[in-house]
Amino acid sequence: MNKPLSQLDWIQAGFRALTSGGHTAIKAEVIARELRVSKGSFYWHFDNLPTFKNAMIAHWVLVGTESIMIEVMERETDPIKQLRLLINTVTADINLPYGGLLAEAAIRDWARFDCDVLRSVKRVDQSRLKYLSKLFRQAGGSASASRQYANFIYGALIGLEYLSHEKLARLKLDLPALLELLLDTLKHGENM
Amino acid sequence: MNKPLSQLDWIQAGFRALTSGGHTAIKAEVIARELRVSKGSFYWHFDNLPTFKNAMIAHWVLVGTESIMIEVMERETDPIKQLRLLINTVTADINLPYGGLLAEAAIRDWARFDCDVLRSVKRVDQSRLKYLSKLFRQAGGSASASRQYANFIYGALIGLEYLSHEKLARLKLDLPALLELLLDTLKHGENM
DNA sequence: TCTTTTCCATACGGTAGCGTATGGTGGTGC
DNA sequence: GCACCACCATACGCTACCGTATGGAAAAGA
Repeated sequence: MNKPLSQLDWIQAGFRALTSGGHTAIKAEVIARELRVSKGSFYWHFDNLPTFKNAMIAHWVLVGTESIMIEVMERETDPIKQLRLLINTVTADINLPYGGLLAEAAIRDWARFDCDVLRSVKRVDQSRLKYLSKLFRQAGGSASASRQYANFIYGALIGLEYLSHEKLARLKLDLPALLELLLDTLKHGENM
Repeated sequence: MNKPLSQLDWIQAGFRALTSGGHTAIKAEVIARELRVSKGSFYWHFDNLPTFKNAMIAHWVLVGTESIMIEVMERETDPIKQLRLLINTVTADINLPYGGLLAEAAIRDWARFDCDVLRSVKRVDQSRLKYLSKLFRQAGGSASASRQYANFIYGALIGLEYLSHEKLARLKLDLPALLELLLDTLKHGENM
């Protein structure tokens, strides 16, 4: 007999289904087949599908939000270096299971049709934008410019992911370039 | 008896379903209910669902791509003014049925799970990026910078839409600001 | 008026997935 | 060795949707 499955095993399988088929692909019987078990197992670990989806989102909020920011803050102190490290880390980890942008895009789309998910995504976005904005502020930007630059960077990050499809190479090039452009503008005292 | 439905009626109803429920909400019986007819009507106008979806995409490519670019080119000749008009038009028409970004986001997500849709979206993206790039080039940018700035603007446009959710006001503010920033950078001779 | 065509309703069989009920099996405490 | 519990299989009824087959009404042609 194989090892018994845990809730986390199901959640990870749920993310595989999400990234490969969208949020409508999160189905008990389908995931059960992928895990080589019957759906009896699913309904033992979770009450129903909504409960399972909530668990997925809660897990993503925990893992996908804090981890990168904390790592960056621990490794660098200078705000500009933090910005560069952040961009590099994000563009490098682009196709990770649920740290990467594959799941990000799927979740973001999921949020358009599920209010609970939308709430969580908003919290995550606000948290990330606040952090980005803080870094620009520490790098010498005004309050409004910092907020705006954070929007540019974060917006371009999300947008380019949707555009790039499979040519992710361009994203790795463009996003750091945008960051340098914004930092230059900051240094030259425009838009303050 | 009411007026008989046309294929276009069905396609428009299809876009309403798409924007409100995602591409998996494009279902014959559901759309038929929304149109107060039976699905017998659907299967008279279209062979099956894939055929119907192809018709939707073909219609979007035709309407959602060419129309804005042509209008902008007709109303302005100066490249910088074209850029400004383009950004303003796009940010203004944001929640139109299938000129706006509501359907754009849904289609872009749809493309992640349907190769045919992906092909069409890529064509549209390339067409738009090429046009944007040409405008930056005419405004004095180098080939590489122009391509990159087009990516910034277009990426931020798509990305901010996904971020802004219902607060679209900020998008209207931020995107023109990014354009001016890029134009300034162009004028100062950086990144050339 | 009679036929043809257009457009839609109704009824059917088939599949996929949800949630439940119930039974089975391997390990664990005692 | 036995009861118990964690974990999973199986079987069932239910709903939503697909695609087809067939019939019917309404308008248009001739």
